[in-house]
Amino acid sequence: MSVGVQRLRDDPETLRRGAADKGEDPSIVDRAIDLDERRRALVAEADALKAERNASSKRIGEAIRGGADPNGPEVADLKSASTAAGERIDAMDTELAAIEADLEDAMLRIPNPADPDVPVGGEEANVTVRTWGEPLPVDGRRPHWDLADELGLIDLARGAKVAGSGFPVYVGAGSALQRALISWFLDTHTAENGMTEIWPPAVVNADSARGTGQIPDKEDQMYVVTRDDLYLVPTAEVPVTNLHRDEIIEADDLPIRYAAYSPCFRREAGAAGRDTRGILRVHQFDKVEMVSFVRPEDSEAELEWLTERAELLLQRLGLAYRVLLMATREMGFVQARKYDLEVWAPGAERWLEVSSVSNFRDYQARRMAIRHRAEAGAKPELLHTLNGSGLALPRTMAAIIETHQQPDGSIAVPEPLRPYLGGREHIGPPGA
RNA sequence: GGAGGGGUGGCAGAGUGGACGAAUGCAGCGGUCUUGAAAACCGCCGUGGGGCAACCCACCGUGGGUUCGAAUCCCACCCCCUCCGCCA
Repeated sequence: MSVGVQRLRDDPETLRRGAADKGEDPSIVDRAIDLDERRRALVAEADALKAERNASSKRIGEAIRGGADPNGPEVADLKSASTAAGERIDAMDTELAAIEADLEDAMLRIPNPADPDVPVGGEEANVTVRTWGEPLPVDGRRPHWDLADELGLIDLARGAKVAGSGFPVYVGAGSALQRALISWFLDTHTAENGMTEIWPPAVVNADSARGTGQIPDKEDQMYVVTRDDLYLVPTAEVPVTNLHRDEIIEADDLPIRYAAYSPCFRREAGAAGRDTRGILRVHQFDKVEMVSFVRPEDSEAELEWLTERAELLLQRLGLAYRVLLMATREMGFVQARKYDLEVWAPGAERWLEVSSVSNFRDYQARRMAIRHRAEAGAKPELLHTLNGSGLALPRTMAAIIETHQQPDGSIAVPEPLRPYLGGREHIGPPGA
């Protein structure tokens, strides 16, 4: 399940092209088609045998109730027919189970095709949809790793000692700034955007990890607690979207919108070098995530709305940013359409991704069996899920530090955060 | 961690080997009645899979087992509740 066997049968070409566009092997589609056909043939055969066995069992019951000796020859004959069918059924069920396991695995490896208007290609094909604010010139501006160290906001060395490289320690005003950002984000999402606040578990089980598509596709990116068979969450998307796994939601209750803070754990295997300076790429970071469950016809509008909710936060923080429509090979396995919000960091001299807003259409919903009734009494149908960061903390913090740095080495606190910092308008300068 | 109780349709809740895919109630849908609504009454009403269809198959927490036949008996695991222990 993921793209659904119905679509596999009806429109395999879109699935093949979708896989190829995302840089995946399209032959998985044909493997799935083959398994589906074999499965159907076997199911038909096994079901016929089961019907036969059910009928004989029923006859045995009737015979005994009708006065036949349960241990007599008449009943023994009936039993042997049923037993013989049972043996063949067992053999077929074993084969069927193997084929179904293979089919499920193949289906899980077929990516969600991108929407038709998504540009095909890699990074070079991304489209800048819009920009906001003036990217500050880089001259004289210092990178956040210098400033944060000098102001005592972030202690990377001790984080490395205590846990490892990529586990930053936030200190003093640095820690307070984290709290301020989280609180302000959540307050905005609840009071202004009407979302329900969620504080989710930081670990999930395998069913949940599979539901949102972390496994089998991105298993290497997650920290696994093997002793208890749990996964540290790479984003609140995983526990929050799984909140409604295996549920049928009444249409009147849609849309459901959540805002959730969680720590995020990512192994970032293979990542190293220039992009990892300071807190640009770390193993543990904090993020507020927005998650929506909507009627299928509403998901396109919801994607735009969520993107705007994230943009508004950046605007109020006074950070210049751009919105990118991500190309097929940049968007990952499960998304149908994705916008990235990149904020300008004048000290690090680059654009930093601080939010990723995605429409999964029915792909995650199918994996998780999240359905809704379009109207009372109607058949349950899959709904659409979406999510977007609002926002990820470390890079937002880096951009704040670099954008709002003052000539004296202090940092001006953006206006919306001041109430959360006891009215403070500046952090630093050192010795002040 | 230990002892006991329990997990059944959207919800509540019966069902201890064959007539049970499952009583009953509530909710929902359609209808009668009514100016309209309510009440009352009648009918329908789980999910998934296979098949053009008739129809068939599977599912009573999960996975095994016993049996001709399992919601029902046996085993393991998971989850919930109560009590005890431990503990931020």
